[in-house]
Amino acid sequence: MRADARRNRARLLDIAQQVFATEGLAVPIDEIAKRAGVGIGTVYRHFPTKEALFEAIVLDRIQRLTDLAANTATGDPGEAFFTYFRCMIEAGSVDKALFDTLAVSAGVDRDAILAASRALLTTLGELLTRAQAAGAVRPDITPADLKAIMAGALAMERQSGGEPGRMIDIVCAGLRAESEAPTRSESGRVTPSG
Amino acid sequence: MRADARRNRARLLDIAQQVFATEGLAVPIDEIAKRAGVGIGTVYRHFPTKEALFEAIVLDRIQRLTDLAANTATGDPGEAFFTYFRCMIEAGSVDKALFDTLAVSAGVDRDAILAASRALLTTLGELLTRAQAAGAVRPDITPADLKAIMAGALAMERQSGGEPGRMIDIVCAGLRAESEAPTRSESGRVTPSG
Amino acid sequence: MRADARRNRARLLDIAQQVFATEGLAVPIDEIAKRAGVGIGTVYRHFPTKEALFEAIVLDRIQRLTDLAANTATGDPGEAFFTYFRCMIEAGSVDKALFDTLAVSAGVDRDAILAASRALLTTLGELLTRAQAAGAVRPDITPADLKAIMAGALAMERQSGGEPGRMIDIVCAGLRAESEAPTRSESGRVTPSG
Amino acid sequence: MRADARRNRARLLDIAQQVFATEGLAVPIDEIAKRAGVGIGTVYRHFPTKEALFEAIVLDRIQRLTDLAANTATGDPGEAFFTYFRCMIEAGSVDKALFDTLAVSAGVDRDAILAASRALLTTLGELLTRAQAAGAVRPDITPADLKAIMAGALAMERQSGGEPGRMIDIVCAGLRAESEAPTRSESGRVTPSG
DNA sequence: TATGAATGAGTGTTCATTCAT
DNA sequence: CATGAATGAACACTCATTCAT
Repeated sequence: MRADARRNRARLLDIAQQVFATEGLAVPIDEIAKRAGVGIGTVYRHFPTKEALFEAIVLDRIQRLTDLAANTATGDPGEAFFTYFRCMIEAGSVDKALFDTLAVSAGVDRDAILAASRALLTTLGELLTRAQAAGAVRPDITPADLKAIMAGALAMERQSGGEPGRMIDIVCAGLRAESEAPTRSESGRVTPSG
Repeated sequence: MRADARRNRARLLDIAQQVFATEGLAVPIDEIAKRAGVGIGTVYRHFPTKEALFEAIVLDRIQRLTDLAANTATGDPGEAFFTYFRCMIEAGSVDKALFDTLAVSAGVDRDAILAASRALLTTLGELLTRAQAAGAVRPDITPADLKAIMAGALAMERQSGGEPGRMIDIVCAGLRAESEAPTRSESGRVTPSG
Repeated sequence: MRADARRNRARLLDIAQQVFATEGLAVPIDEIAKRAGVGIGTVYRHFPTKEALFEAIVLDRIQRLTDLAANTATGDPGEAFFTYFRCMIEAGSVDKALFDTLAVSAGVDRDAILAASRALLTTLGELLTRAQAAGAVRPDITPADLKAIMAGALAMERQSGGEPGRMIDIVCAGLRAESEAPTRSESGRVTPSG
Repeated sequence: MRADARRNRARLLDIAQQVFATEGLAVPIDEIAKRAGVGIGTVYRHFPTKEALFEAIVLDRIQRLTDLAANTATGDPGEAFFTYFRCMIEAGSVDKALFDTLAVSAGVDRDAILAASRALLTTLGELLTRAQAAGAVRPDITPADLKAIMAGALAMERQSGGEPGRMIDIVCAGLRAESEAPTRSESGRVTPSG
């Protein structure tokens, strides 16, 4: 691949990343091309469809997060887990596209992303298991829960206009806490269709 | 209003509710009309724009939730708060449209919805304050935090494929817990743009 | 026909007349119905299509003008013709719908209108012939020209923001004038497509 | 701009010119595109809205006429004015769109068109003033009257099925004539609403 | 290889007309 | 008879994608 082609590809990923993160997936490809200073054709040379571009972005993000997870090694297993959890949420909370991916558009089924996603959750699951072994996280949480928990924490941070991190604190507290017999009401449900 | 018109309007709200909740806002109006068994024109007779239809749905949901909140009266303030919190999340977790409203498309600015939203949060805020006075909820949570917390809990429930309510438990535990000095790392951040 | 039905029909003609005259033919039937204070169905009971409503209006106008022409009897033939010509243009110049009919939408082909139109032009033609016999109008004008001349005078009056009647004066002067050998250029044409 | 793009744009202007001139502004954009042999999108690439397309046509026409006016230089001021007047009307009389603009849809308010229109009337006004100074046109006509007079002459020519130019003769004669005290009747008016 | 012109299916919305109440 | 709810063809416009230059 020629040097300028590689540069274009990187620049496109970068710009599209920002634009999608800020304004969501509805932004037209023409806009991405214009902001990146290239022609529409160039976008399609590097990414065969708009979805492919978006998936490339997501893949990139997931891989960064995985790398971070792998490198998060502290003496204390609990601290390792919570530190990493915090970093991920803080990273995602300013990124509408990543958020959409994790929390909303559960419809991205590309193999590469699924594999990367699994790898991320595996790594994260190890941090979790070790933290649980050390008694820092309540034992009934499973690695499979992590995706949902992350999505929720992300949503909290995005919604919260207040100081960053406060919402994460609440979730972390919930993860740490002893599992009590919850107050559960089976009556008075609201059914969605009324 | 004529009987059939009222029937059509109700049916449209219902169908659109389901369709938007399941497949998101991208579904064409034609599709809504077809599934409701009416012509396109009928949709537009009742709701002047697609956005108006969506807003009518949201308004309907918020008002139901507010009614529920007002009627949630138990002896124990903590139980009242948590019971209601649970109900709301469970109601919303099967509703993509409501979720979108609360969590994602923060862009619905119509007065009626803002007013209804404020009313809901006011009612909920009262439940919260009483629960805090009774020592059932950690004191540093403010009524303004509730929206974000709800959005997060909703996201968790939506993502979680497991037994309903487990994710809510985690959040509730986090709300109950003593606020500890959190494990906070200022290093090792992941910046969104890499 | 019941009294209220007759009243509704008359009222509809009146309102539609005004609305079309003021705002042109693009106004929806719903609007006409609303302004007339009746339901849409009532409009369609009296006039089977929108075009039929419009044609009824035009017919009404043409007949009024014909009646006026028939009653315009003065001693002097020239005065009779010019007086009537003036009246017609002044009437039409404040009526966008009539103007559209005569000047623009030459596409109204209904028999009743054609007949009425012919009758009007016949009557007018007689005034013209008599005026020409009296030497008050140049002899090369034919009754068939009258429609075009009227349309032109109407257009002038509509466009002219100035004092009413001045444009009519110019046309009348042109009708009175001796036909001179006109200054005619066969070169320097502008072709429409450039 | 690429060669094929320029060709397409020119062809579109040409076709739309003809179609609008023949059938009026109600023709759908799809039809224009089909007749021009291009896709709908191509129309919108060159003209962002239907109105913009129409305005481009009108602008084109006005500029042609202005160029013609500027180049109309004859020794005799009266001949210059009448020659040009004739040319303009003959050009416009086969053009429904231009006619609509000048005579009917006075609602085109775009700056470019207003400016071009003013330029045209200025040039024409100079021809008029010179012709009046030479005694070839009656003195009470003002440059501001010209638009209405042109619109009227256009309407006459459009309506007249006979030999081209006869209607123009009448108007020219009216412009030339001494202003006499007109035969004026203040009685016997026809009011528009009957 | 990069460009951006061309394409056309798809979408929200309007409005003349029909018909159940 | 009057009403206005229902209908759906028609239209302006968008945007992902292809392909000539």
